[in-house]
Amino acid sequence: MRYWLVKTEPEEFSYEDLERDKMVEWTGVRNYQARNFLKEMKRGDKVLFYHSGKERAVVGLSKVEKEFYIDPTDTTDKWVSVDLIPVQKFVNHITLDYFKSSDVLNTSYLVRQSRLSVMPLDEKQFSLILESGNIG
DNA sequence: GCCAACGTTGGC
DNA sequence: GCCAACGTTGGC
Repeated sequence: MRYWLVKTEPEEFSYEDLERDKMVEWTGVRNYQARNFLKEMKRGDKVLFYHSGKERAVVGLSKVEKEFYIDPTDTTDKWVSVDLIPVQKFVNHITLDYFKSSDVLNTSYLVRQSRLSVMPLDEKQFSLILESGNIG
């Protein structure tokens, strides 16, 4: 089991939208590093939902329902998508500031590589986030 | 609204 | 293959 974090602008697609829709095809990733991480995702892996922009916080937990396949919005057959389903909404949102203030979390891609939109987390980071989010 | 940190494109 | 110009993301 591996742990991941995906970014989304809530005005475009939020965790609430995922709960409403029950499933999302994670399309539109056009960055090689992010794509390679999408390809490593296995069914059942946990995926944190991060709202970028004004919120800048982890707000929910999802999991991989379907492993990677060719992104249907891509005409070059080069990019991939996965399907995600909702698991649980966070009671406490875990902010970017909290990531920065934590010795465990400030080494994460979220802090160190701010433009990456799909990234792995290690188990220690993941469990701290769940614990702090009060859904552990 | 600005800009740093990228990534991409295209001329040479 | 290099690099200038441009575009995008996302934090501040």
